[in-house]
Amino acid sequence: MPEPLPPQYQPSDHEGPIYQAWERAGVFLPPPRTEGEKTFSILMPPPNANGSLHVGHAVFVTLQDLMVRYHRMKGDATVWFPGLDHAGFETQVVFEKFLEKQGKSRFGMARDEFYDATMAFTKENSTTIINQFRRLGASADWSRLKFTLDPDVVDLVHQTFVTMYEDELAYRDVRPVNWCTKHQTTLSDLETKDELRTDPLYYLKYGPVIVATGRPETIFGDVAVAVHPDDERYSKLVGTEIEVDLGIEQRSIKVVADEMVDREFGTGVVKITPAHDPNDFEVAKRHKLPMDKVAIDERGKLTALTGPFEGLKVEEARGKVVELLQEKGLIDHVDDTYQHTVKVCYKCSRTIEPRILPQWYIAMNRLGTKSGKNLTQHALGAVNDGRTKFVTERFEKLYRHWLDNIRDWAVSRQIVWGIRLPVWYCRCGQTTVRVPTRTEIIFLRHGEGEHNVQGIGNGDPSKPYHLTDKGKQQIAEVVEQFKRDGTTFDAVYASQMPRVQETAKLVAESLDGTIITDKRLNDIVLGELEGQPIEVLHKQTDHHMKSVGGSETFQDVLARIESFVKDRAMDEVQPKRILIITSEISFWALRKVLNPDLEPTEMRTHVLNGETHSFSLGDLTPCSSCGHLVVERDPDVFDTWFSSGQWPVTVPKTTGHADDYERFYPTMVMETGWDILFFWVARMMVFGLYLTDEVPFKQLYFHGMVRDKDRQKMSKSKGNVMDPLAVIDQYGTDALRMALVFNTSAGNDMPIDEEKIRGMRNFSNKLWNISRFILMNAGGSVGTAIEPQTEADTLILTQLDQTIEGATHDIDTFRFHEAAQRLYAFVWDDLAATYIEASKAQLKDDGLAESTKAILIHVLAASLKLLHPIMPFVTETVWQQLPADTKDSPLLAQASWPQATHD
RNA sequence: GGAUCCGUAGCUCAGUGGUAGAGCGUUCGGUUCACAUCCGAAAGGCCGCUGGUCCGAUCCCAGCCGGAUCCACCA
Repeated sequence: MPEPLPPQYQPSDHEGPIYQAWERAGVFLPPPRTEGEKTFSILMPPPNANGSLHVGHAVFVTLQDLMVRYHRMKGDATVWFPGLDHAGFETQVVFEKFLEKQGKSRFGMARDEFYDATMAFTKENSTTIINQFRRLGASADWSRLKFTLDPDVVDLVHQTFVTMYEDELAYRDVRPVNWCTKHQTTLSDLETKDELRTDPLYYLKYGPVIVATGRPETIFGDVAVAVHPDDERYSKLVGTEIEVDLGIEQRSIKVVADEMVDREFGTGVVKITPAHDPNDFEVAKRHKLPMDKVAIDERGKLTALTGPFEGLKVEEARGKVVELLQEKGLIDHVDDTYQHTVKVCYKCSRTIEPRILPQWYIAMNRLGTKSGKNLTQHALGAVNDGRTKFVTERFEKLYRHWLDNIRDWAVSRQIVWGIRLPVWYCRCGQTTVRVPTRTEIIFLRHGEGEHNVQGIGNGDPSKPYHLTDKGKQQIAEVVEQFKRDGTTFDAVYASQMPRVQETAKLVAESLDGTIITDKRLNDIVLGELEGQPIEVLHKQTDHHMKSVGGSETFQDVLARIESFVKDRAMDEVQPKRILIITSEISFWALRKVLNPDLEPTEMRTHVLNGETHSFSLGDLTPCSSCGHLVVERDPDVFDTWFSSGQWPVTVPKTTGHADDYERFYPTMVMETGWDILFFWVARMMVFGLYLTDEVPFKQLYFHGMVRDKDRQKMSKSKGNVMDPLAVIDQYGTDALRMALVFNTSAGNDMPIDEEKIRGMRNFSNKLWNISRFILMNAGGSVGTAIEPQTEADTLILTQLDQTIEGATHDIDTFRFHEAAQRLYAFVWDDLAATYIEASKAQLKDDGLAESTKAILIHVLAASLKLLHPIMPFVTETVWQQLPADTKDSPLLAQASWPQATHD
C-alpha cells in the first residue's frame, strides 16, 4: 500500500522536480522523423529580452503549451520553437532609462560600447525569462532556442533585404518621416499614437491675405501659400508672388493653387512649410517649391534660420514667436477652441516632429520587378482563399482593412540596438546592398627575424633573413595561446618573406592548417634602399610616403592589402576566421583600409613580433560599381519587426536540425495577442509568402488582453499588475493556468483577479483529494476489467465518454475555455460529488468492490490525461502515484490522449 | 471621417434558431471515516430597446440607445 497523499496539494513541493523529470526524459523534443508522420509545430512569439515575466506571457504560454501537450499526447510529431526578441527600439528605450539613472546617455557613448552594454543587459534578462517560462510549465524545445540577433538569423534577415532590394521592393527615399526628438529616430506609422488637443489657432496677417496656423514657430520655414483652385476669393493671386512679413524678415513667396486646400477651414489659405508638415511637403513637391527651409532640428530646437529664436525648444519658441508677431501687429485674431489631433511618440508621448530625411522603405503595393509579387496582395490572397484561417473571424476583417489601406513601411531606425542595414554608400555614388561577410581576420606579426636584430630593412623575399631562436619562441607562445583559447582558423595566409613562411609553418604544424602564400602580403619593396638601417629608410622616404630609388610607397602596400581584403570580403564560401601572417607595415595598411580616416601618425602604431590583432570585415564591402572597398556603411538598423516578421521562416532554418524547415514549416498555429495583429502577424504573412510562397501558419488564434477585475488594462503606472511568479508561489502554476484558460474566449479580453485563481487552486486541491481517495481505496494494483454493474457505474462511464469527446472537440476547435469548463464540471460534479459518493457504498459490497475500484482508477487516469494539457503539474504528480499497470507511459506528459469507448 | 467589437444573474463572463449557464458573491444548514482550499440547499435574469424573417429569436436581419477599441496627412 503506498503512503497516503497529504490532505492538501502543495504545488511548490512538486513543480520543480516534475519539470526536471520532463526535461531529463527529453519529453519536449520532437520524435525522430518517420514516413507519413503527422506534425504539429508552433512558434513561440519571442518575448522581449529586456524585462521580466508578466501575465501576458503567462497567457500565451498557457494556451500554446495546452495545444502542444495535447498534440504530443495524440501522438503527433510535435515541436514548440522558443525564441527571444532583441526588440530593438523597445529595449533601447528601457536600457536608456537604465543609463539615465546612472547619469549617462547613449549620445555620449561610442556605438560599439553602447551596443555591447545593451547586449550584456539583454543576455542577463534572457536567462531569467527562460527560467520563468519553465516555471509556467512551458514544454518548449529549449535546445532549439533562437535569438533574433543570432548570426545565422541576421544573415537570413540581411539576405531578405538584399532580395527585396534587387526586386525593387526595398528602396531609399527622401520624404517626411515621424521623428521623435527625445529618441532621435524615425518611427513607423504604427509607432505613433494620436492625442486630442485643444490649442490656439492663430490667424496671421500674411501680406495681402490672412492664414490660420497652429504652429506659428514654423513660419520661418514657409515657402508659399496655397489656395483651392476653385476659390474665387483668391484666384487673382494664384501664380503671383506676395510680400510677407515674418517678424524677423520680409520674404517674397509664391501663391499656388492646390486641391489639398479645404476652402471651409480658416480663411481658405494655407501657408506651406514643406520641412515640417507632410501635407505641405506633398504640395511643395507638386509645385516644385524649395524644401530646404528647415526651422527645427533633430532635437526639436529652432535653427539658425529663425534668427533670435535659435536654440529654443519648439514649445518655448511658440510663445516667443507669438509675442513678436503680436508686437508687430501681425496677429489678426486667435481661435482658442481649435481641436485637433497631434501625433506623439508611443513611448515617450513627445510630439512627433515631421522631418524630411532619407530612409529605407518597403514597398507594400508594388510588383517586385524580379519576383512579380505584390506584398499586400499576396498577404490578402492567402486569407481570401483560406490558406490561413482566423480565430476569431473578426480579426480577419481588421487584417483586411489594414492591408487595404497600408502605406509603404519605413524600416530604418536611427538607433544602435538592432540589425544594421547591409547598405554601403560609395564615394563614386553607388549604393551597394549585400549580405555582409562574417569573416574575421586575425593579424599576426612574424616572430623576430635576423634583420630585426640588425635593425635593417628587408623587403626582398629572396634575401635569407630567418627567424631567430627568440622569434621561434615568440611564435610558440602565440600558438600556445591559440590552443588555450580554442582558437582555430579556416585558412592561414602568409607572405613570401622567409621569416613569415617559417612563422606560418610553426603555426600550421600545431594548428593543422594549410598555408596559402599571397605575395600581396609581402613587405614593402625597398629597391636600392634594401638592407639600409631603419632610421635611414624612414628619413629618406619620409616614412614611405615617397619613392626613392625604386622603393614602394605606403600607397602601393595599401593597394595590395586593399585588394587582398576585398577578396576576403567577397569570398563565396565565407570562412569565419582567417589568420594572416605578415609584417608591421601590412598591419598599418590593414588599419587604414578598415578605417580610411586615420591619419598616418595615428595609423602607425608599433606592433611587436608575435603580436596579434583581430579585425572584423563585416562593416565593409566592395562597391558593386567601381569595386573599391566601401566603409561608409549606413548607420541605421532595422525596425525590429522587420526581423521578427521573418521569424517563422528563419527559426526552422537555423535550429541546427537540417530537416526542421521541411518538417515543420508552415507551422500549424500562430497563437498571439490581437494587439500585435498589425505589427507582427500581418508582417509575418507578408514575409512568409514573399520568401516561401507558403503561408507561415495555417491557423491564427488571438487571445485577449488580461484586465484587472475592474476591466482596467494592467500597467505598471496604475499599479494593478499581477506578478505571475507571486501567484505561482502562492497558488501554484496549475491554478494560474486553469484560471487563464477558464476565463478566456478567443479574441476577448479577460478580467482576472485573485479570487478566480484561488478558485482554481481549490480545484487543484479537489483533484488532489479525489486522487487521494481513490488511491487509498483502490490504490493496489487492479487487474479487473471495466465492468459496469450499477447505474452509477454506467453513468460515470458514459459521462466520461462524453467528456472525452467534448473536450477533444473543444480543443480541436480552439474553444479552450469550454474544454476547461467541461472538465471542471466533470471532475467536480460527476466524479467527486456523484460517483465517488456512490462508490463509498459499492466499495463495502464484496460483489461490487473490485469493479468499482477498477472504474475509479480508470476514470481517474483518464481525468488526469484530459486535464494534463491545462494543469500539467498536479496531474503528473498524481500520475506518479498511480499503479504501474494502469499507465501506458511512466510520464503522463508522454501518455496517450484518451479515447471514448462506446460499449 | 472610416472600421470593429460589446450590452445575458449582484459582479466578471460563457453559450445556443426550440424549457437560460459557470465562477465568484449572497442567504440558510452542516466538526460523517478524500477534501472546511469542503459538503448540502436556496434566492436571483422581459438575454439593452424597437421592428423584421421564422411555426418558434437571447441567437439571424434592420434601425435605435448605451459602452469600448482600432485606423486616418485637416493647416
